[in-house]
Amino acid sequence: MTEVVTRFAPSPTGYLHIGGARTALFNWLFARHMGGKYLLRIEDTDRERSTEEAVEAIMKSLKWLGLNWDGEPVFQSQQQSRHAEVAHELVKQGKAYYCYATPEELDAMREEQHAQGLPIRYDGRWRDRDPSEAPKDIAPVVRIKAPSDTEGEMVVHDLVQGEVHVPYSQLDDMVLLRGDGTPTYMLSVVVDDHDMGITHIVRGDDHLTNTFRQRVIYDAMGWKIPQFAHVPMIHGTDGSKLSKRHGAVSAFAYRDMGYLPEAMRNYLLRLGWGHGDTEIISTEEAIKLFTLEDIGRSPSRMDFAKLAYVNAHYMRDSSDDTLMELTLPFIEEALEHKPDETGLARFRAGLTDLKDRAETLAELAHAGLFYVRPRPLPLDAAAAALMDAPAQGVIRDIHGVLDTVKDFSNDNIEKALKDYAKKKGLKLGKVAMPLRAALTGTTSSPSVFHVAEILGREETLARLSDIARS
RNA sequence: GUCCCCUUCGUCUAGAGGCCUAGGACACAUCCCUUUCACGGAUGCGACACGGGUUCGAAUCCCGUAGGGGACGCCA
Repeated sequence: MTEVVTRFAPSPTGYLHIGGARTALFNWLFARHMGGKYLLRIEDTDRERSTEEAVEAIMKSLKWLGLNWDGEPVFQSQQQSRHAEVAHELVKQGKAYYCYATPEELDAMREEQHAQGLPIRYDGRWRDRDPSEAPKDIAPVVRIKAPSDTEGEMVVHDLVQGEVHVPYSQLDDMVLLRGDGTPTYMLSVVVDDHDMGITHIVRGDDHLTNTFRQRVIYDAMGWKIPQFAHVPMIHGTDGSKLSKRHGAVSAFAYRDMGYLPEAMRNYLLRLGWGHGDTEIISTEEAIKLFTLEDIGRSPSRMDFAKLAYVNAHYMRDSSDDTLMELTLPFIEEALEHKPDETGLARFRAGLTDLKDRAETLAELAHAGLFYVRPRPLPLDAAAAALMDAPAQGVIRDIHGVLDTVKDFSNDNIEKALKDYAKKKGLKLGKVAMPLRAALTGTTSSPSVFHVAEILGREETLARLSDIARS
């Protein structure tokens, strides 16, 4: 058995789309599962729309997702002479021919077919004409001869879609080489996949019908046909094709919102692929379990709530050190300046409590922002509303109480405040909430006792004083 | 217009003729835990697109219908 080789082949006309990310993931997982190779090919033959920035963005996105490719990326534009060579070889063998029809002529032909309700196909008008009839002033294209047996059908065994049959009558003599001698996409893909030794083509199912056209080229060249797996596309929450109005489409958007690559991998894997009831699947596990046959055949919709849930899982799963490093940029962004060392140390100390109340790194940064914010802390609306006269009194009282706590630890602080509440006949909430407001500026946070411990006596008392004065 | 693909809870899915009064997860609701918010635990809500067959028996097989998606370029 030969080694499995897969490829991801984006055209660099923009950022990496989330659907593309999943296609890349499936290619990567399958190659890793089979102990094979996963290659990257940049399909930049459209010189008008391809940009250097897009190439950069796609590569950076793939790296962020941890989908590193084997070897050097192949740039399709650099293989053009090889593609042309194949086309000329086919002409020589009589399997392709020159067509002198003008674009205007073809437009007219299609219009006519449309009007008559016929399939829109090139009618082969130059297929059997003698070259001597060729007009001198037209640069011809090269067309491949589709099967002339119009009765039969072509069958493709797709690992995801199963057996797909298409009547030969649906195929026409497609263009291999343009008038200017450059290869078309259909030709380039087939030649590159062959030359790169691709054994399994895993791509979006918008290419399913292209497969039949590409088969004609494989057959003409006598090349071995690779295995195909056409994976359904990802749709937006409303079931229509995913677009900008659905929110995040680019892989970078997810990075910037604070999603973890491992969470993206898990979520994207489960979107359209299942393994029993298992939901949380680590990348190592996924490599062991992944099969192309288990990819679903129906398109899936993005579910941001589930992504958030999966992300929350992986955040809790991360070590505090890793998480701190990942969260730092989000803290800086939320704070709008660099936090000081003390604040950062406090944030780090509070991370264990913080991390199970955030679903993204951005939320995590916000949840712990009170650790790094300089005094005096602004109160949010709910916290301000809570600061009524009795609460103000509690603040003044507990300033005194906490001042006398010798070892400023969670347990001692808790005991002191519980004693105070009991003495005053107050429910603990009546004491803890004002304290929380003073220390965090909000009405929700991890244990206030622990927050106080992390802030330390001096900072805790200072924040209480800030409130008492206002 | 022609051809191809798809259709199980709101969403992602399990399900390969009897294990299905259809399972899990997210979301939602209620309760428990609790100093708040979360986390965690428990319970609930909720689907085989529709219509015909085949069969003792169908979510699973067959045929239609409807709806959705895709392809039909000298774009990729």
